[in-house]
Amino acid sequence: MVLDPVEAERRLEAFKQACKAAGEKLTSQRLEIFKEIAASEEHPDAESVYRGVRARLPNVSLDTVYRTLWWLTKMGIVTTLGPTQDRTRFDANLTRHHHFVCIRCGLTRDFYSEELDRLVLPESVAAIGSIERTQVEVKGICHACARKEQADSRNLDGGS
Amino acid sequence: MVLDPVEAERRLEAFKQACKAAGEKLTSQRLEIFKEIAASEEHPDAESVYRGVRARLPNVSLDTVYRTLWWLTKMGIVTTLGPTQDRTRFDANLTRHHHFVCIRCGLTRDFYSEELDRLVLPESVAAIGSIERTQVEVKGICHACARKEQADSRNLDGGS
DNA sequence: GTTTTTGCAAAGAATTTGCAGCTTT
DNA sequence: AAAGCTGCAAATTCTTTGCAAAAAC
Repeated sequence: MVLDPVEAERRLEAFKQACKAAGEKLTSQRLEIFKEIAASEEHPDAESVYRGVRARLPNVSLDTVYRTLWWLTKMGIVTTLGPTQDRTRFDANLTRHHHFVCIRCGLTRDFYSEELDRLVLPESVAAIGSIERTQVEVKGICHACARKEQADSRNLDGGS
Repeated sequence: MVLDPVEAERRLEAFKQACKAAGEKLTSQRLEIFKEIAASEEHPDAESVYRGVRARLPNVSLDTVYRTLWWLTKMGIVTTLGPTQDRTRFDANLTRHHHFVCIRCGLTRDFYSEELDRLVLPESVAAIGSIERTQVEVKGICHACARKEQADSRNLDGGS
């Protein structure tokens, strides 16, 4: 699926701004890697990005792709799909439920809501495929991680 | 988080029934591995399950845990969190959107809905942590995979 | 008894890291 | 020029697989 060029350009500009604002270096690799994901709605994995970028930068290495992808994630410019950045996790809760996922530590907690169980999906979804189940995924920061970050920032301030 | 013992027992029975119905063997390893995930709402990864099961079956091997976990998934008794069972995927779509994920091939397609953008979460969520963003995750089978499965089952029928 | 599953160990993927040289600011 | 990034290759980490022994039906 190809993206609207205007939107793609907008994303690219936002990216450059973000780099400058954060004082991060803007290399050709970073630019191409970003363009590769920004120009698509396919949510590629590292390997696919690598293949795509190689077409224009034949010398990029896979590790640079990995490093850049995580760097982009840290910058808040891309996100990862799913709850964690690593291992597969399993769910034996067969009753209807929804997930809260901590974007720091990966903690995943179920929550329940009859209202959310009754969501009505737009018709465009049926055009993609048959629907098996639907759930709401809330990403945020759990209390434990929030406390830890507050403590850390106090330490950096030097207790002013 | 510990689960209500009554619910845990109910899950256990459903599991045994499912095994019998499918003509699958019920080994002590499978039982303990299932109990390990069913008794928790923590959505553990393979390594955690392994550690937990070892307390009661000191000889289980990690590979059995992996095999059993995927077997349970195939049986429809557990699910995996996130879109795919493998690599991390990245998302550069910063505009508000939702996901359709094909449980067969992993295809992930964005879709949009102003109504879903305005979801009201239950208050219980705020008790878990601060909310960063919310999106709906629809799991189903994409048209391409549906076609393929239909073709496969026709072949098995022997063209009756 | 037969068929399947398990455990072991080794293989295979996916992802990360150390270090010297090159690019960006 | 200084600092930070990249590429290479090697190291880790996570997950899967082949095969003989063991367990379930």
